[in-house]
Amino acid sequence: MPAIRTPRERWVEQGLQALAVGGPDAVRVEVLAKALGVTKGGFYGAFADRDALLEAMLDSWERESTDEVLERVERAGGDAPARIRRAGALTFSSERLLPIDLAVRAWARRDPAVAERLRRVDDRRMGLLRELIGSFCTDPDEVEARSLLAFCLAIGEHFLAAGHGDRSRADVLARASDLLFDRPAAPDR
Amino acid sequence: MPAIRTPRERWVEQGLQALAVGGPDAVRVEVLAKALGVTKGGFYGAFADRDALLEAMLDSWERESTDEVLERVERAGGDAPARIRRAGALTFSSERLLPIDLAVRAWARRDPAVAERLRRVDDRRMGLLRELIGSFCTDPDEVEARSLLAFCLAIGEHFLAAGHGDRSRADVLARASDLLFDRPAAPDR
DNA sequence: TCATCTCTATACGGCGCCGTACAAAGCGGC
DNA sequence: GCCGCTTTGTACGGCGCCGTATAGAGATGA
Repeated sequence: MPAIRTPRERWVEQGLQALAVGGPDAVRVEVLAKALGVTKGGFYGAFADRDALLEAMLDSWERESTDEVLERVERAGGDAPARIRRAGALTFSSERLLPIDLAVRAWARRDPAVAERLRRVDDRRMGLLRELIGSFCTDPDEVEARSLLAFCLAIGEHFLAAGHGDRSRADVLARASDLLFDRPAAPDR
Repeated sequence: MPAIRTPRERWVEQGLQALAVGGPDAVRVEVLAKALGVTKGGFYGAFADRDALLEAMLDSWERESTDEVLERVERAGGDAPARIRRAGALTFSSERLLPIDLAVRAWARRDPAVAERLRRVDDRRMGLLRELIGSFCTDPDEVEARSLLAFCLAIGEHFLAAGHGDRSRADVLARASDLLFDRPAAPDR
């Protein structure tokens, strides 16, 4: 039984890199093969066709974005806010996960199956945000609104091209985070 | 001199529709021709090649997203907040402009020339947001943070798949907008 | 009506990619 | 060292698309 030189995970990994850079249309079997230094000969032993690779890529991304992140967070410990902040950082500061995440979001807008996967992932992340914000904000409607704002800030930031004059994007982001996370809930209005 | 059955604008318009639905990779000359009920024969009389169409599409989008919106806003009149809200509504509630806008954002992540166009457009929009929020919020750093939050909310909302339990997305959005637009600036903390 | 000029339909060559078929090559067990 | 197995390289047919060439159609003006 000879060694598998190019197992499924290598195709999946290379496919995710291509997805991150060029979107789903950039995931081409022959292009991935060239990048891996092989030909597509072995691909069709590991996958039925290109669609099977796309499915496997999404499986891998979904697992890595939820279970693995949560597992690492639990191992690291800390109180609830620290854990939740760490979960956000693992996802949205990752050189690896972030570009894939953004590509999947754009993809989901034109593929309902992708949209449903994204919904599963986002629901879990939104649950964490509610938990974090609910720890200092009592009005449930405002918790939901702040959670949405925080999530949109984390995602939308990467789709915005505007500058901020003298300020750096990082500075403005920090101030915006303060508004969402560190300020007491509003009194009745 | 025979009538031009398929002038440049028709190709541009059909291209923008394809872009909105399937991203830049879905803008195929022969596909557009079929959608227009012609063949690609006339295309290469109006455009040098496919890239020229993409350029023209971006030109059209950029003009429509800035000058035309602002012109319509000025015509409608109203006070400053009303005009600025109308500008946002024209852009982000438009059945036509919104999907194109989102597609351009995803596109800009992998094409620097598109990113620069998007930056020009976003800078103008961000300027309007600063003006609106600056009318009731005095701290310039907070104005910038709130503007970024508002912009990210308007964009990011469409890239988020999470649900909100019993609430509708529209309800949560309304509450989030209140937090950004209708609440007095925070006292010192 | 007819000539003419412009736009469009059709046909073509080329390219990149998909998926299949088969041959070649490499590793395990003997 | 050899056999048999699985994986990989190579070759192929097909498809969709790009861009070009050329012939045809349709409107305009005499």
